[in-house]
Amino acid sequence: MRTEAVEDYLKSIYLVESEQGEVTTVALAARMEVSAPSTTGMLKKLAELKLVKHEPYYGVTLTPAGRKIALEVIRHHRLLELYLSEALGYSWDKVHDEAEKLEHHISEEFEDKIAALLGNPVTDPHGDPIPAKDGTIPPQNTVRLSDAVPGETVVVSRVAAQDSEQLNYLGTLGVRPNASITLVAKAPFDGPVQLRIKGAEHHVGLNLARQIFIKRTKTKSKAAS
Amino acid sequence: MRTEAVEDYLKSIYLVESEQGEVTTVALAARMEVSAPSTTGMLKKLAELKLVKHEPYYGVTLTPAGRKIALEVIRHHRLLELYLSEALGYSWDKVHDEAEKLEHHISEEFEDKIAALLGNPVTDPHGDPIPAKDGTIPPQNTVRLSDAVPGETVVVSRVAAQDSEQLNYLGTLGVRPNASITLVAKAPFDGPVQLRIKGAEHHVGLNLARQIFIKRTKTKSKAAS
DNA sequence: TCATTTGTTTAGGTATGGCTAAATTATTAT
DNA sequence: ATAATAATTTAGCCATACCTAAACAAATGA
Repeated sequence: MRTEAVEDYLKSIYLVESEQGEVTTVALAARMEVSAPSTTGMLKKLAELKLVKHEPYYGVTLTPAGRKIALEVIRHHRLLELYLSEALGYSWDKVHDEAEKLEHHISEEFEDKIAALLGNPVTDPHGDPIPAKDGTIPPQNTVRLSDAVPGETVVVSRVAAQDSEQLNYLGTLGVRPNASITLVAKAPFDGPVQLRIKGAEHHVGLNLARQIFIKRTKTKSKAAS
Repeated sequence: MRTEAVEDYLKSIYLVESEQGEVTTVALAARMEVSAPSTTGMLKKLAELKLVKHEPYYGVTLTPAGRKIALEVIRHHRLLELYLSEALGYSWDKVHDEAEKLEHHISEEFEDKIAALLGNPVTDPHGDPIPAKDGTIPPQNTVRLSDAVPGETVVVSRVAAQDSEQLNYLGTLGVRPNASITLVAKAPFDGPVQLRIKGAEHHVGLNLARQIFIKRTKTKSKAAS
């Protein structure tokens, strides 16, 4: 059965795999905010449903059927985030929680209607790619702001911070997708980074900077040679 | 706990009471599409939560707390119906099912935003009144089309048909809130009614006609005397 | 190598919200 | 008034999805 819990686990498996490369029981349990035994139990169930392959004591991987569901849910989530932002005027630090609840309950008609209204968008308000209906995902090809070089001017591609307060803070700094940022300096010993955004300078902690993904201004390395 | 099931039961209790005056276990079970014992079980639970008063073997009534929740859910439902219709272009025979799922999952912020966007409306696409946030409901003061007098020209106030196909059919006839209808004739022996809508005549079965609520064209009986 | 730590699973239990079958209460008809 | 019928509740059971405590497996360090 495709219950809400099943959808949530599949989505989390997909996301943990994207971020960490492998999906352990504990990592999944942490993401789901659930105990490890609960996760084991659900993994057994998902394996019976042929939605994941579960090698006990090793990791989990999604089957094609499982990946399909995960991507559908993620598509719902990100379309909803954008819709809430564009059509209802939600601030970008509020869209996640609302989308998290609605993603399991909208029909395909609803999905199609908001996608059409939004002009079949490919990214959500945080810059996360929206999977297409056929399961394709636009490639990212981005780098963490923390890995940029001082002096470099870059364009924000994605803000991966989850926390509402962090997002709100970054929003006030002007850090949002498509914003242009100059990395002025990086303090040593994993210190903060110094940014210039629209003329104003800010110091941002490394953990936050790592959550900001950027595109280098194009034809840099090649053209400069 | 305010679970989805709790909300659904409270809503159904409210609606059955509006329509039938009293709420029996069997009527409620039928409305919920659930067995009678399941209903008994839930009523016990709702009584413990102080949301209903349940006299075993007699009926159920909502407490103020229960009525408050019921009205909140109904407000969500009807606001969503109107929003789906107005903002997303849903046809009126599709809005119910979608709203039925979403009504439990939207936040108060979502509710407020769509209400504001719609201009704080007082009726949904079927003409059902939308409870205000304070629990007030605009008075109805309507009559069934089946009770109108031949020759009378009336305005449709509410179309209470639930079924998608019935709604779709009535839509094609032009029977929708605010439409003007002349009752041409009523066949005897509970036969169909003959209607004129925008010049075209139609014969509508009595059961369907009973689902159409109308307002008499104003100052009729008084002004005529 | 062996012991400890860490990760994972098993065992056993809880709450929610359904179900059927059987018992009970109320209503209706004779 | 009593018997039959209809409505309602009780008893006992199922699935989902969570939990803690305990057992077990794998990785790590002495």
